[in-house]
Amino acid sequence: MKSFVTPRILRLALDTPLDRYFDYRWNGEGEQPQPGQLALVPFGQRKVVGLIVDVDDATDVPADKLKEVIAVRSQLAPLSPEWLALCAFAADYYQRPLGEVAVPGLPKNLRAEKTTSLDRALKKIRQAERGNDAAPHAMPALNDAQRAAADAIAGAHGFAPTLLYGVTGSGKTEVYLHAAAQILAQDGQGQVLILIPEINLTPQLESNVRARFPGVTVATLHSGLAEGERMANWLLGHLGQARIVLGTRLAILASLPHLKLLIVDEEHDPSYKQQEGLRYSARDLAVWRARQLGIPIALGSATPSLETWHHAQSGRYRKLELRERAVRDAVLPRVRLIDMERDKPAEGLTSTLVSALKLRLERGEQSLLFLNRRGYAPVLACDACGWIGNCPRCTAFMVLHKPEHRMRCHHCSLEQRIPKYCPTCGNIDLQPLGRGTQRVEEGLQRLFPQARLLRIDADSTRLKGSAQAAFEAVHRGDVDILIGTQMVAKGHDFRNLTLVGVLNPDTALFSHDYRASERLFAQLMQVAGRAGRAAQKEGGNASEVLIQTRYPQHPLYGAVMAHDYDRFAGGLLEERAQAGLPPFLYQALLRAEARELQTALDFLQQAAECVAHPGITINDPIPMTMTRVANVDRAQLLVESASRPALQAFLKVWLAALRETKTRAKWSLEVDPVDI
DNA sequence: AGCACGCCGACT
DNA sequence: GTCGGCGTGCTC
Repeated sequence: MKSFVTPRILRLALDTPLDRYFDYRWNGEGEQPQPGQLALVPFGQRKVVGLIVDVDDATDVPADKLKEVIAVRSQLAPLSPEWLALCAFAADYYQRPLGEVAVPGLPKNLRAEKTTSLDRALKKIRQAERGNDAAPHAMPALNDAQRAAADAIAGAHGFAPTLLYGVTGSGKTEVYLHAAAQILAQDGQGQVLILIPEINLTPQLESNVRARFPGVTVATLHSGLAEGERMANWLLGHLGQARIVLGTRLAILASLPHLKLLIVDEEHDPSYKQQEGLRYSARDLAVWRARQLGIPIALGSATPSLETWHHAQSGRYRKLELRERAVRDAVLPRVRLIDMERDKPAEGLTSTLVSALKLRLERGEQSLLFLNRRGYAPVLACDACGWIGNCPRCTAFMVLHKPEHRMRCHHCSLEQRIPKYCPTCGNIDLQPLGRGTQRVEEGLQRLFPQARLLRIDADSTRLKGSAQAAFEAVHRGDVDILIGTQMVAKGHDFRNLTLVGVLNPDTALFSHDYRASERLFAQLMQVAGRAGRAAQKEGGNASEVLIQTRYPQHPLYGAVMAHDYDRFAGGLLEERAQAGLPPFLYQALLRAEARELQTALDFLQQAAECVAHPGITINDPIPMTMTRVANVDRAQLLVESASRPALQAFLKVWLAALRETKTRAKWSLEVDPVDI
């Protein structure tokens, strides 16, 4: 009988790049530790908290190396085998050690040496008697399509991935909430996880959800939370008290023992992809998690990612469509193109757009100008000698920020004073080229001195809470014209906004990144959706979207005008199939950086040759488009395969070989890279 | 990744 | 004379 043997060896996954587990002796006092629990152990010169993955009575580690466990966090219920399996899958798929996936996702206080804050948080939760009355209050009536969608999502048995495809304003959120209500009613313990792309959108949805489910504990998880709140919310999920969890991508790794429904809102959104460290896709992990648990998952979007669209077309995902805007009489905004070759812009604005703005001001309606470029001007140049203000540390221009009186590099954050004269020829007449949001704002001040302008971008909302305040000002009607970057494109529902102007979207049309047009389309549809969300007014003031372009014939704009994502996506998928690109091909990207570009390229060349690779295409190492950032040169190597399992198998062997390579370059691997 | 040890350059 | 640069070695 196993129970006669006292297990003495705990096998831990630790947050370190070393791809192995670490064994520790356990002195055997108290309850026996189990996999899924956390333990504090000595590691090198420090003490760290790791995850127990196994309990054994023997080890290969020599006795003189084996150290003793300091403490097991026995006050915390073990993380479930399903949660461990999710982390193990992510670790395996993204080629990282388990500890690097599982441990950093836990709240910091849980990983602290002292348990005071854990104990305090646990005590507080036990004291607070939380209601779990799942009866929702004041659920607005749904239209037929919404009702059918909510029933189909919540009524599914087992793993049922669903694409909820509906234009902005078609009421996808209501569908999520009704589906969630059904799940909560069906299962007295069931939990629902709702992922959203951005922190900015959490307060809005959170108050919505809390109002709708007054007796239900709702937890939020995003990177803006203070450590204490983070811990409290995480525990609510882990202990099963939170029945609804709202969060950004990091919430996909939350411990939710009774998870019964997953929702990924705006599933195409690039922010679901983590862009540093473990570069995971929260959307992809969500689908995996739903399959593992055998529960339904809804992926919502007006402009689904091509991956999701492809799955929906092939029948792997069920597609539910919401065709109508849910607000009665609200119509889709009319999209018009302004040919900038005919209507030459002044101050970046064509006369057509200026007239449209004037009309809104007269009517007391709001307008939004969308320009995805912050700062005053992206370049400062000297006409006399051709000097251009480059960043001394990056392959990039210094961006002119006029209100701050600075030149700023958007890649390494270097700041300089604005030069008064040309550093090479002494010319005092330096020219700002191009325009960003600040310059557009300045132009508007001259054109419409009486209008109330508000600029919303990363610079104007640097202070905590200022973004929220800015959006509230727009909602209150304190703003006539809003100028913003992509920050304003998402989620916010401005009732009195009837004009959206898009200033220079053309650059994305001819980008070398084949995903640029997909992103542009999504962005245009999304920003267009900010207009005309309220019911159409008497007198027929339909909302309007004006796009200034030099390429009015481009098919992308044709599809935007027709609100025809189907046709656009169909065309793109066909191109991708022919060109052999994702989603018909699987990719991984090896990046390397070093002080000398050659060091990075040499490493990649060596990597390209070090392992046999049948069925895998290894491309040539190339310097990245923006080669130098903060005085470090970067290069990359793309590997591709038509078979995901073949790619995965190759990566496993390859990474093992790369870890043995001696190089001065710093390198990392990204599976399913998004910008190449 | 951290963190320590270790051996050569410009400063209180 | 020391503070500190980053090379290299190790983590149960």
